[in-house]
Amino acid sequence: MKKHTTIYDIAKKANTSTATVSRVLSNSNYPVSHELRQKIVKVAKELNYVPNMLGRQLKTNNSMTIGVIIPSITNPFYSSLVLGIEDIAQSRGYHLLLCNSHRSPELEKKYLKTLFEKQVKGLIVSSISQNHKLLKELVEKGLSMVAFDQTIDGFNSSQIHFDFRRAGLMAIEYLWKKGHKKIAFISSPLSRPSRKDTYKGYLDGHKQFNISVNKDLVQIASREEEVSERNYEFHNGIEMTRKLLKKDELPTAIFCCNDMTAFGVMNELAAQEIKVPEQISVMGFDNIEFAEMVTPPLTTIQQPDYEMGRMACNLLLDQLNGESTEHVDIMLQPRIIERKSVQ
Amino acid sequence: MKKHTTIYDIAKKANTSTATVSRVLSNSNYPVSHELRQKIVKVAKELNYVPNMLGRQLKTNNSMTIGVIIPSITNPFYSSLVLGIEDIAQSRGYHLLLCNSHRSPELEKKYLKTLFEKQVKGLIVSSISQNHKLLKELVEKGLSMVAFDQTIDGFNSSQIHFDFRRAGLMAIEYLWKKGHKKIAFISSPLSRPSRKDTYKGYLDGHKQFNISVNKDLVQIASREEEVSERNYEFHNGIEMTRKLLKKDELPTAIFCCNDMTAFGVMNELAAQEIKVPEQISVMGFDNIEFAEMVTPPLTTIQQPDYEMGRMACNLLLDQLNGESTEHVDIMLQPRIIERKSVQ
DNA sequence: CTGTTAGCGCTTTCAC
DNA sequence: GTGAAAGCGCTAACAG
Repeated sequence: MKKHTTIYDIAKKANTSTATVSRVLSNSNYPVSHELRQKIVKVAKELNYVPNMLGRQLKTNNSMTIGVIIPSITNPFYSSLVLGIEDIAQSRGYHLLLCNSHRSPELEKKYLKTLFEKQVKGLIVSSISQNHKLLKELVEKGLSMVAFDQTIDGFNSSQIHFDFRRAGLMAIEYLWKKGHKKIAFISSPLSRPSRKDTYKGYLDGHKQFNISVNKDLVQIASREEEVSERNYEFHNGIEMTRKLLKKDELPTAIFCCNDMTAFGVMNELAAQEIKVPEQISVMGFDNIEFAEMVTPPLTTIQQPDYEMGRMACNLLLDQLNGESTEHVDIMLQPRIIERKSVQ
Repeated sequence: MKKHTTIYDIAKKANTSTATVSRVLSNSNYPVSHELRQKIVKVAKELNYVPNMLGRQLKTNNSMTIGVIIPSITNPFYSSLVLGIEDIAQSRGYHLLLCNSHRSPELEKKYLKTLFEKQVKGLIVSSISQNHKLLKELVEKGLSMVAFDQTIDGFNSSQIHFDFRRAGLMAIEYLWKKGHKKIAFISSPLSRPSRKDTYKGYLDGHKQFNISVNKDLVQIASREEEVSERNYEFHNGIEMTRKLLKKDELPTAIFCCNDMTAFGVMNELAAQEIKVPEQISVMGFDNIEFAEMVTPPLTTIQQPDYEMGRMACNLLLDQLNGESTEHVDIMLQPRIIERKSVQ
C-alpha cells in the first residue's frame, strides 16, 4: 500500500510540467503537441497512474455525485425509481449516493447535512419531513434538487408529481363501470400527501357517480409505521381486511392505497376463503413488478417508477450543468393496468 | 450562490488561526481553551459555516464512502442486502455509492475504476465478471473489499458465502421426506457459481436418497438474460414450466433456483389450472419479502439478505479502520422456511 | 494551549 | 505550446 503516483511524478518522468500533464490527462481541449501528449500518456500508463478525483473536485468544486434520499430501497417502487436515476446518472458520468431515511425526519436531516458537506450539488429527494426549512436553506446555498411525492413550495426546485387524486377517481370510475357500488378503501395512514390525495380521489369518484360513501368500508390504519418495521404495508393490508370483514356490509371491491397493501388484502381474503375476483375484486396502486406475479395478477394503477427516476435525474443534471435553469413542475398521469383481480 | 465560508473566514473573525478552528470544528480531541472553543463555535454559527469535506478528504486521504456494486437494485434480494449495508454504513458515519452493473462486465469495470478514482477505500461487490484481474490490482493498490456470491481467490479479501450446494441438498431432502420422488429443477442459466452449486446440491440430494435423475425434469434456461430485461427470472420461470409440462412425465414437485422464478412457475401452473400444492408442490429459494405475500405463500430457503448486508459492511469497515486486519471467509448456512406451497 | 506553515492532488490563470 | 505558481479547504507536524 505504497504512495500513489500523481501528476507530479508523471511530469517529472516525462520532463514536463504538471500543468501539461493535467491538460492531457483530464481530457481538456487545451492544445498540447502530439508528441508530448503521447509521451505523457505513455508515462502515465507505465507508472500505473490513477487520478485522484478529490484533487480535481476540490479545485473545480464539482463532485460529480448526486444524492438520493428515499424512505427505503426495500420498497420496490423506490428501487425501480433509484434504478432509473442511476442509469441516467451513470450514463452522464455521475455517481449516486444512496440514503434510506427510514421515514425518520432526524435521519433525513442528518443525511441532508452530510451530503451537502460532501459537496453534493444535486439531490433527488422523496422527503418525509414536514419541515422544509433545512431543504430551503440548502437550496439557497446552491443545492439543486428535484422533489418527489411532496409539494415543497416557497423556493425554486423542480418537482415531479403524480396525479394521485385523479388516480383515485379513475379507480372508482373503473370499478363503477364494472358494476361495483360497494367499494372499500384500505390504506396505511394518510400521513403523506399522496395518500390523502388518493383518498380524496376516492371520495370524488363516489360523488361523481352518485355512490354514497359507507364509512364502514373505509379502513385506514391509525397506527403509524414503525421505523424499522418490515413488510408494514402488507401486514397492514391483512389487518385492515380483517376489520373490514367484520362489518355488517361487505364490499364487492376493495381499492388499496398501494400494491403491497393489496397483497395483504388478497392474502387475507384467501385465508378466509373468499375468491378474488369472483367474490370480491381487488385493485392495487403502483404497478410494482410483483403485481403481475401474484395470483391472480393484480389490476392496478401504474405509477411509472423507472421513468420517473430517469426523468428526475435528467432534470437535475440539466439544471446542474446549466443546460436549463428553469424549474419544472411535472404532473404525471395515472394509467390503469388491467389484469385479473377485478371482475 | 455566493462563496462559502471557510475555516479561514472563521479564524479571521474570531481572531485566531485556522489550525485552532480546525481543531474545534473537526471534533479533534486536541486541547483548546474553553473560551476560544465557544467563540469559534459561535462565529461558525454566525457565518453559517458548512465544512467542506473535500478539503478534509484530500488531506486525510479518507473519503468515508464505500462503494457497492450489485447486478440490480431492482432484485429484492439485493435491495435487502443494500439496506443492510447502508444501515451499518450510516451508523458508522459512512456514505454509500450505489452501482448497478446490470450484469455487464464492462459496466462493472468502469464502476470499479471510477469508484477507485473517487478514493473509495472500501468496496462490497457481487461481481459478475469472471475476470478478476482489475479487482486484484485494486486490492493490491489498497482497496479493501468484501465479495459476495463468488469465490475470488488469489488475494486477500473477505468473502461472504452462502452454502448453495447444501441448500440444494436440503431442498431435495425436505421434498423427499414429504414423499416426492419426481422433483423438477427450474433455473435460469448456470452462469453464476451459486446456481451451479445449487444444481450440484440437487444432484447430491438425488444420489443421497437414491432417486434417479430424470433429465426431462431439469429445465435450465440456455438463453442468457439480456442486460436491460426486466422480470427476467419471472418470465423464465413461466417459459421453463411450459417446456416442463410438455414432457411425458410430470413432476410432483418443482424446485426453483430463486423465488422470482418460483413465482413464474406458480403463475404458469395456475394458468394451466394445476393446483399448488395439491397437484404440484413448488419450492423457492431466497426468501425475499414477497415470498410470504403470494398465494399460496411460498415455501423456500432462506438466504439472510439483510443480515448478510450488515455483516459485510461491518466486516469491511472493521478492516478499513484497522480494527481487524485478517480477512474472513464466512459460509452462511441455509434454513428452510415452511409455508404453504409444498405438500 | 495557540499559531505558522507545509502540503494533500489537482486545475487554471498568466506569462513566456 | 509550455511552464511557474497560486490556490481549492482542510489537517497536522512543529515550534513556541
